[in-house]
Amino acid sequence: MPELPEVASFRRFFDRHFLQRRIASAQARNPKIVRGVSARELEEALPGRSFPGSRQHGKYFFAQVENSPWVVMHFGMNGYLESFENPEEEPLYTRLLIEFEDGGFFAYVNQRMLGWVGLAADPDELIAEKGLGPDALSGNIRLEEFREKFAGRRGDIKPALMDQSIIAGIGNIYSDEILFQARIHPRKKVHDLGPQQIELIFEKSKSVLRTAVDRNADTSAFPENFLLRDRRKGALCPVCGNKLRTAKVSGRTAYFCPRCQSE
DNA sequence: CTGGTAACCTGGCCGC
DNA sequence: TGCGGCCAGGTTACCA
Repeated sequence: MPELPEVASFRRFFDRHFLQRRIASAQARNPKIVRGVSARELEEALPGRSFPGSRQHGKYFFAQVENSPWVVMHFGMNGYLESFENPEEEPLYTRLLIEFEDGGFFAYVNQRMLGWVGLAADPDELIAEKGLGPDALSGNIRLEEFREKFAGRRGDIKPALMDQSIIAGIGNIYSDEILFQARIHPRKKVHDLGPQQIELIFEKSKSVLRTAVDRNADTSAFPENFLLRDRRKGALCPVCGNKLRTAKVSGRTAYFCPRCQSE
């Protein structure tokens, strides 16, 4: 689930529920979820402090901590955040549990353990270390830069869109929507794209993600002409009614409309 | 350098 | 009902 729009909704959720509440304790329910620092280090960095703010960069989320490094979270394939009031409500697969002095709880939940949490003195430093490109919605990306990053690429357009070092935040799902809205086949070679097509992809990247963020990543609230409203085997194209098809593109399953996105 | 692949984990689902 | 095999929205080490 967690690509840029989902992480944006997690951030919204985090800000609404957890800002300014004093932390009583933190516990890594599964220490393996903690990366870069020891579980103990993370647990000891939080008690007595609160979260004054938060940040997002692509698929990464940062929770600011008073007088302490930020808590970094990556959600992997299926992580999410939860808020609850009673211990018995703790979600299955809670990996990081935080209790506040008011008695409420924060949970970072991640069934498959593909995500991780850690500490970062400076989010920008971590972003640089990971080699992430500009956040897809930050407004910092320029068309020229986008073009340059694509120039000289040999492969298909879909994995290029998902390359976090070019633009951060687009994954398998939203790359399908962007290419569908741009009417471009996922296997189209980057070097076969004309300047207008590159520009179209650039614009659609922003508009698709903006729309998804505005609707809180709730696919049922997406516009009628969005593929993501019904992205599954056997579904029909929301524009022309053709049956959607799938293709393996660099190891991932791409959904597309063979008529709207001819090869 | 580039791009493709397998591995990391833990389930859910489908078909036999 | 049971079980094997495949698939899942991410990242990354490794190989060609």
